[in-house]
Amino acid sequence: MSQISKAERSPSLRPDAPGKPADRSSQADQAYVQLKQLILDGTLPAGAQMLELEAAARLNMSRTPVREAMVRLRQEGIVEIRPRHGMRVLPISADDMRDIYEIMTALEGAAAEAVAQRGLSNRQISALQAPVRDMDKALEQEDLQAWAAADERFHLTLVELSGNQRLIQMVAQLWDQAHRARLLTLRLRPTPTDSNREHEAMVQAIIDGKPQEARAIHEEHRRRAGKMLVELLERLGLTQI
Amino acid sequence: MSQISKAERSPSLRPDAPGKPADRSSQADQAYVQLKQLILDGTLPAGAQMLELEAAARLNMSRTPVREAMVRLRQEGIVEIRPRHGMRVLPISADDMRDIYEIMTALEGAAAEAVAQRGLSNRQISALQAPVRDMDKALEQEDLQAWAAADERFHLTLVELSGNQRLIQMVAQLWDQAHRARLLTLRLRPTPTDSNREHEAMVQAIIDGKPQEARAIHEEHRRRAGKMLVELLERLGLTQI
DNA sequence: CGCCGCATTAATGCATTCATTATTGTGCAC
DNA sequence: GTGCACAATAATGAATGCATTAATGCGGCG
Repeated sequence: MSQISKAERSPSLRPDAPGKPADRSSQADQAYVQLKQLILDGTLPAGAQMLELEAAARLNMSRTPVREAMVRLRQEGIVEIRPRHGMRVLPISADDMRDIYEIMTALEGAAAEAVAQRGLSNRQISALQAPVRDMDKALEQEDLQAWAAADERFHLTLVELSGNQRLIQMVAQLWDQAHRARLLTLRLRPTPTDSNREHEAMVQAIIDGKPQEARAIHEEHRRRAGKMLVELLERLGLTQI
Repeated sequence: MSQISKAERSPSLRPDAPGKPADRSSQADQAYVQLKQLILDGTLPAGAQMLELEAAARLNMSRTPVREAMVRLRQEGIVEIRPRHGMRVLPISADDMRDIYEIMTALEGAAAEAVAQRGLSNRQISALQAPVRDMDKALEQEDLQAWAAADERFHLTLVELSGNQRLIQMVAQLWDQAHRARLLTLRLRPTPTDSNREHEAMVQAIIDGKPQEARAIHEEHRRRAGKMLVELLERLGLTQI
């Protein structure tokens, strides 16, 4: 019944055994990271349930840190906790995506405006342009996976350049929530050619120091992409993404 | 050393003793609500620290539910947890307020636009107008406390009318973070007469079904208020709000 | 044959215990 | 008198124990 073997249970003999280089983070943190990973990579799909004890066994720890991790995931809107059924991965509906994109549009638009207002160093401009190039390359090679990754990097970079920590956090959280739905629709949506052009135009507006324009372009970009995704999801009629 | 008396420890004899009508929520929930209360009402000011054990004793429960509550408060950005010093109430700086208002501006602006787009029932319009009237009344009576309460109600109502649950959550969280700073500046700032006029104008734009205008007015309102508060805080040079 | 009530089981919420480790305080060397 | 080594202390992170209670399954009744 005990979750871990005696040997593993005593991590005290040596602070850092050769084979285990990194044990800096708490078990609760590890549980959080690993459970989140399982959800984001689709191992735990929408609607999947996992009891505290199951998770504890799987992660080789006691219920206590697992519990803490679940509380965190709940507060991030990724799972819900139902008293006798453990945590349950929340499905994303078309309506959810509509809401998420509405917020993303507002937040990223504000970020674009702020960044254009403040201006960027050459290094920062590169950080923003690199993902755009990667997206072009990915499209040429028809590597949707790579395109999605670069797209995400572009958006997160933009937001990070705003320097607003809270905004960064919030946007990241929304990306996580929308993650599975994006993956699903990746293959079903039309090839995102205009996306890249819109990104370029937005970066240019930022470089030119035109806050209103940067914001307008980005909002339009988001609105379009959001509308497309929502309609796609509605057409599919999926409720368990 | 035991936190609670034997008698209190057995809640099983009767499910609901006459004197204790409401015990539906878990201890963890209660801990969360009460700790948050203590912070928002200023009993625990910025920088205040509280050990798990202290909180547990104060709330008459064990460390376990207290811990869970602290994790939640941390994720809400209200406290930080420092390994050997318990939780610490996060101070709000002028920079923090700048960031918070930047996000509020974007989110509430989006809410205003969405609401104006969709249109409102008469009942909903009343829900939005009532706080504006309350704010006028409060100003006449020079009751700043009441004004602030009505102001908050107005803004939260607007956001609620958007129907976007995530947006509602996020804005509420930002209000909580900014709460103490708002209270502090309430007496120091100029009388918020224009605020009320701006609110009226915004409601009118919503009623008239002018999304762009509603949003523009609201954003301008927020930007102004934010700028004023941030400058006030900077002038005061306070770092422990 | 289907439904209701009760015993059984299992999952949870919380309390408690335990080991680890940062922090504090003390005494000694300088 | 000052600073450091080290012991004592305290707080935490995690595991475990325990009581409560929802879910499940079963037997009897309609």
